[in-house]
Amino acid sequence: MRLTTKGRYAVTAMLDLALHRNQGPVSLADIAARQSISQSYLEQLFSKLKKCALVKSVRGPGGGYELCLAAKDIAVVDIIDAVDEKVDATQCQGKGNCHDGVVCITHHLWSELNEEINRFLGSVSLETLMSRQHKHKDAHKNNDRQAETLAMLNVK
Amino acid sequence: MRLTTKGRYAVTAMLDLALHRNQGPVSLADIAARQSISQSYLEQLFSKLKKCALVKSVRGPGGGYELCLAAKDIAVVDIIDAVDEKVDATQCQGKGNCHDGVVCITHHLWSELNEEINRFLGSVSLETLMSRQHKHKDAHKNNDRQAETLAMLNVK
DNA sequence: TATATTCTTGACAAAATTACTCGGGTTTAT
DNA sequence: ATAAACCCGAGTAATTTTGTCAAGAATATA
Repeated sequence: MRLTTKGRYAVTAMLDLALHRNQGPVSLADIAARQSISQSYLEQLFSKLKKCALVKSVRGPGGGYELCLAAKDIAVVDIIDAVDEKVDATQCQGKGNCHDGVVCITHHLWSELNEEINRFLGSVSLETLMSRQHKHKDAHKNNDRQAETLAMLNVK
Repeated sequence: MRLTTKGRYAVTAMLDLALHRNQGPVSLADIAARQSISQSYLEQLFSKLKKCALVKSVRGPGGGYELCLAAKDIAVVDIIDAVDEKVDATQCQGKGNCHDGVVCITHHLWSELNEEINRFLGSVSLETLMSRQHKHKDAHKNNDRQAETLAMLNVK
């Protein structure tokens, strides 16, 4: 899992999908317009989301994408994992950095951080985000703090 | 804060410093050799660590770097913040993505994730890592899981 | 059937970032 | 004086991100 704009775009698009699911299939053109994301870029993302069975597609006029599962059954971590493909990290194995144990300890640190992030992002579903969206409507505050957040996570 | 190799290098180097602090100043050449990190790259990192008053330098032969504080008073988050300078994120402000509230909700999500990560990395000090290092000595297991962790965090 | 809409796919490219290298300097113990 | 070490800024190669572009396939509708 990586934390980049790609993942943010994917979560935003999936949330858009969830919020408009009563209107039938949602086209990428609509999402692109509403969320200010390049449609071609969305196509790439949804190709991966479809491969991971998070969305299904309907072709032809009036078509678009729909969620495969209920909003409460799709966690944020699932979305991010789907678009940010995992790579094989060959830190300890290939280069043999763990010769004196020191590096391995920092690895353990990152491992725990990994678990923390997964636990948190696994605890938030699309439904969670939807209910918050309702609750916080017309409450556009704390933007500064949110901006700092994005900077922190290298999300542009 | 960003989570990249730079931060991992910095934490590893600082831990190396802490583990050898009884030998007087530790030279970057030593750290570079022990941890397999480019010395020139370490120079850049330590320049920032010094600016943030995490380490102090001793010039001349026999010189090197020392921790400014006790190992228990240096948290991992301090180290990562020191080397990965914050940028001004202009997500909500400049582009006006928050027009319909949807994007703002995902921002709130990232904000909470931010807090989770900060809380965790703030709870781990160099002393914590040192004691674990001692505890786990000669127990080089779970490398697979650790490798996956690094991949997740985009740490190469 | 013709047409427009929409998904599908792959190749390519610009931009940004990371992870360094390099070449000099300055300080200081011996 | 010399060498060991920190100091500093410019440049650069590699990688990743973030797209663009073009062509094609499926399908609802007229």
